[in-house]
Amino acid sequence: MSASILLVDDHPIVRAGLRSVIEARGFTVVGEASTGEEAVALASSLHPDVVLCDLRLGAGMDGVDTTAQLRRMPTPPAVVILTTFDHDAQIIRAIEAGAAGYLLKDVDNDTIVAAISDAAAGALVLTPGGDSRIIAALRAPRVTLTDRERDVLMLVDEGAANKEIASRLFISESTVKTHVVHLLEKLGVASRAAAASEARRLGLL
Amino acid sequence: MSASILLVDDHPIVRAGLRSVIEARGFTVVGEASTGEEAVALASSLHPDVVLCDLRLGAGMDGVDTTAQLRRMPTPPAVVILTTFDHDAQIIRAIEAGAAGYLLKDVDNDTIVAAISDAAAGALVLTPGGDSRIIAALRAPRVTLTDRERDVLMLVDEGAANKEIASRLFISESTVKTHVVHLLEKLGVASRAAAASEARRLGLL
DNA sequence: CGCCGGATCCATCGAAAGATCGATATCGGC
DNA sequence: GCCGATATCGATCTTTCGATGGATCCGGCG
Repeated sequence: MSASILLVDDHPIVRAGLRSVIEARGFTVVGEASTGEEAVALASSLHPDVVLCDLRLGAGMDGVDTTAQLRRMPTPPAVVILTTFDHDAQIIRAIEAGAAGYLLKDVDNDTIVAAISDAAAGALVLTPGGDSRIIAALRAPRVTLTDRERDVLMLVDEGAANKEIASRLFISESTVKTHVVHLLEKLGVASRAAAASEARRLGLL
Repeated sequence: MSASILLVDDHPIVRAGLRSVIEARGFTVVGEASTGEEAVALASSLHPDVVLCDLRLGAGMDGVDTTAQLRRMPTPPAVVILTTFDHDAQIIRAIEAGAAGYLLKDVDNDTIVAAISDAAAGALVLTPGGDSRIIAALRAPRVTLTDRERDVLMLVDEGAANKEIASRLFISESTVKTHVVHLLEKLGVASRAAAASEARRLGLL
């Protein structure tokens, strides 16, 4: 059973690579899209069995939004997310949005094809060794910052000292320190330098 | 004149895409490498006319290092850098290391092929609209970090304390402080937290 | 109502960071 | 050989961080 596939990636080269690899294995690529909007439009007319979708799609809708819309269709395709970065927090959101799984772009070509077969059959797809990371991420207490903590975080990222943050937010330096401590706890880091880095990694900035 | 080409990218899919696009236009791909080390080894035995090299290559040598080594060969190939991020500071370093130019990965397939022709003919290659960015980058007060400063910067970004950085780099805490001071001066910031943020903004991390 | 958990606020104090002096050693180029 | 850039190390001093403990306010909830 040869599944029909729609490719979604903002890089023409990547689409060409996926197409050549997939078609060499006897699958059928029914279309290509470079944006999320285009992907949704094409999917509703082409009715692919599987959509291979990059997580980051330049401007406009990202892979998560695209997945959500695709899964709301009458006969939704299986969506497999492609991504370069393993630690991307968005992966979790994509799974929650209904993705059948995700693949790292540095995996072997055969793994990609195998993943398409699995996804077409309705199975969950995970990059080798990725399942444990998903579980860890789902288990990890979600990082939710209060409004005030977010205010402080942005200024910390600018490199502002506690005293400066205090005057800009019209609170005392002591209060700033408390917020910073809470930020460090929530982000699981030990210093403000790491906090800025970690927050960026988690997509909080 | 069909140029011989060596592909260097840590993602098999990208290599497959480049190969299919390039071979469809009558050029010859003589080899593929997934790391910089592999690229240098293959280039010295295959003597390609053009090397298409990704700027970021996972662990080990990056595109800049690889370019430098390739250009030191007896009959050096023309090196064209591929990159996802336009604002990447490394692009400048790659050009300095002897790259014939760079291409953004989101360019059209025809542009890639045209770039290969140009590079094989010894011409400078730039992504559309990229020349002005190069000029701007060269004109802007350059932030060039030494190797050691880069080492320290990476650990600062992790949130490591000076003492920890010292033990991990096998130097004294005093030396670490010296490097940190230089980093703050070069990056034009006042704290290590801001240094990490600024370095990321400039594409130095 | 009373209690509790959260968000926000504040004070104190030891540890770390950053500024400011200093110094020696190496390496490449003029 | 001299000079500039880099890398290394040391000492002192002031400022800032981060940890800890405690305070207030406020919106549920039994």
